[in-house]
Amino acid sequence: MKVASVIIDQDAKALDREFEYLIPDELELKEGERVMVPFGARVIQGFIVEIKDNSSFELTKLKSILRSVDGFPVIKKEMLALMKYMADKLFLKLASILRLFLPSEMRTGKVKELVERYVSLNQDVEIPKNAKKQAVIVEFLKQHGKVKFSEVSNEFGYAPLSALVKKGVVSVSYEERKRSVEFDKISGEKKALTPLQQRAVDTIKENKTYLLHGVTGSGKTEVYMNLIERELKNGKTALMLVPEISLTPQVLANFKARFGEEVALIHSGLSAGERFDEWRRIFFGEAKVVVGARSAIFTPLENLGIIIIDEEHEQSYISESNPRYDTHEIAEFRRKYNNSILVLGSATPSIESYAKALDGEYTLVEMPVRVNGMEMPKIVVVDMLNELRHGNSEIFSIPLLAELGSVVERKKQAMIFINRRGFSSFQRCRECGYVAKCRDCDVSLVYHHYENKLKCHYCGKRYKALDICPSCGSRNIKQGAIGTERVVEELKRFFPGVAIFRMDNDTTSTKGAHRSILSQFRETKPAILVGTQMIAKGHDFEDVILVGIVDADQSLYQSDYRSIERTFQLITQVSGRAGRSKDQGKVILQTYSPRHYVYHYAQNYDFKGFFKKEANLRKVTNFPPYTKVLRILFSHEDENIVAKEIKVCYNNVQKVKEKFIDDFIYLDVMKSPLNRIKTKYRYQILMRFKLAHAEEIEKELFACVDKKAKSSVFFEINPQNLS
DNA sequence: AGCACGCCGACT
DNA sequence: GTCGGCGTGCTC
Repeated sequence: MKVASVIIDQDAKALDREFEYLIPDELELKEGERVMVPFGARVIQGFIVEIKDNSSFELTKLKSILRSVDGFPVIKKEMLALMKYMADKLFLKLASILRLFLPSEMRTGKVKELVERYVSLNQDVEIPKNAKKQAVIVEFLKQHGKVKFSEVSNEFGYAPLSALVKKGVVSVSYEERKRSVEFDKISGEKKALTPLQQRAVDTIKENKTYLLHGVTGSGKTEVYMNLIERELKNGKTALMLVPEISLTPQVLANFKARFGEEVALIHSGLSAGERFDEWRRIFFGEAKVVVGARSAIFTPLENLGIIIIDEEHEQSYISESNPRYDTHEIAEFRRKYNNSILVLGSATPSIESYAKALDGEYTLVEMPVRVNGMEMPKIVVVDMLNELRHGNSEIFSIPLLAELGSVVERKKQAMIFINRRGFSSFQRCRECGYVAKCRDCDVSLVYHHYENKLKCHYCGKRYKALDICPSCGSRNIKQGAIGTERVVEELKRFFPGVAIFRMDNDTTSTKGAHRSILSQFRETKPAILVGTQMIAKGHDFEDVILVGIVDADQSLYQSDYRSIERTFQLITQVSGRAGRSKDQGKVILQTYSPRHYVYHYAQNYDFKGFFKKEANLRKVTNFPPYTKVLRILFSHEDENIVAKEIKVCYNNVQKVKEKFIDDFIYLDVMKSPLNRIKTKYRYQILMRFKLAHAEEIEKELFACVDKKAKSSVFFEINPQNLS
């Protein structure tokens, strides 16, 4: 009898291994199949990851698999290999990896295929003379063939129809209906490629990784479309990833228009049922092009010809919540497995990717010119300290107000970018310095003016806004740094009567809100759109001639080695929004550190200069991409347990450090800056080491964690933030 | 994760 | 005496 290695579908450390089962002779099971197995006292779901002839376990103690869930392997061979790769490299639980490969709807079993009932004529027999309605139905079916059950029963009545079914005159069949995904209808006309675009398309053809560095407006999307088209012609499939934030209706419509039914769209706006249907269309090979956000990298496309990661520098490609993974790494695996092409595209590549391109690990393809030949908008850097010295303590500088005034006068549009939602960052007592904090998380609460509530941005809990300081009783409460809401309020004061729209996490949480804000803005002139990151992406508004960046420094002074890089990317991207009109656009960038080099390079749109400077800084200060930063995070409700357990781990890590003493640059253990999130205490081991033996070191680090530890343990390589 | 087993306190 | 608290340990 055959033996199957099964991974139990439970996200628990103790179960994170293979369990063996006998395959009964009457069951024909394959690797990758979902099965029900007896486990302890219950019956639960698992995945067959391997089928073998013998067992490492006592044969007499093996239980038998009960049944298959789907009747076919839902996890394809490539994904099984990917699972092993991820488990090996990323310190993730096997079950949590497998869950990434299936739409969550399949696990909960809540969403089923939409099945519709049809009726058709089975045998032509004599209908009794008194059954007039039955005769009508028979006649109707004679003419129309197969018709929906509901249609017939609504038209002619349920009773006569079911009588016919009972007699066997009419037969019933079930057919599955796919929920159709809604999209804007536009024409899919192909634009002629510029010589530069054509050159890019011709260059990108091998089983390699290409970094496509094209300035904003250089027409990267058209290049992607042509590449995809070529792969389809060769009988291959294509996967294109886009940051969630730029999966706008327009982008989706573009792809639908170009590739029609062959394209499947995966984005957060889909309902559970829609997502499930799209997944199945991909699984069974009906969809040949997939456009989606990060998680779409796991879609089971076969015969993959090309993978495209647009805006490759976006941090959203690195999953921050569990399971943590970097999309680039997964894409690299799939590229090699499928012998396909991988394209990373960006106007502002990440330092890491660009360094790889210069090293020859990636092939660099450049598109340095805009399609329409227009110049990038002029960026004016305004020194806010100077404003202060001249008696202006407002949020807006004199130049920004003047430009806004001119926009209003000319009935044009402006965008104001501010990287923080809410009204202000926090409320603080001016007398005693008290700041309201979340009871479950170790963070200050953010004041939301509209609801007049304090919100925790980590766990979402709401609290009453402060009017009296709970610590000293003073009524002198002050707002901290400003957010989108506050900017809107201020703008209303300066420009009464002018339409002002706000777009951030709070105003776009309902389905379709995103789209409706944008279309309202598009139709209103003059108008000002205030927003977070969300407005920085791919919206082309002809009449936007001004972009204001209220506090550019906000992303600059985060204690994170990537904050400067992020600031550069953000400025370049936001500025691109003012560059779509016929008049040259303008960008007003407000900062308290106008002499910082990031502003100098951003102002001149000098990516290469910036890269050189920044890469050099990383090299001399020993930061990625020239080293690796690794954090091991422990969390548990009981602070004593976390502290004790991380100590044990830290002692082991120190032995690894001694072994690789020349590689280690830094190692320490500490409370996390956010010591408590959602009632759990957090401690971390932080380290930095050279790349030479990185893989060996990581392997040994995995072994430092006691499998029996009660705390949740996370490994993060080059984490985006260390809070 | 979830369930059984087991070893102590407070009850009909 | 027993019912049930949840700490500990196991699940092929």
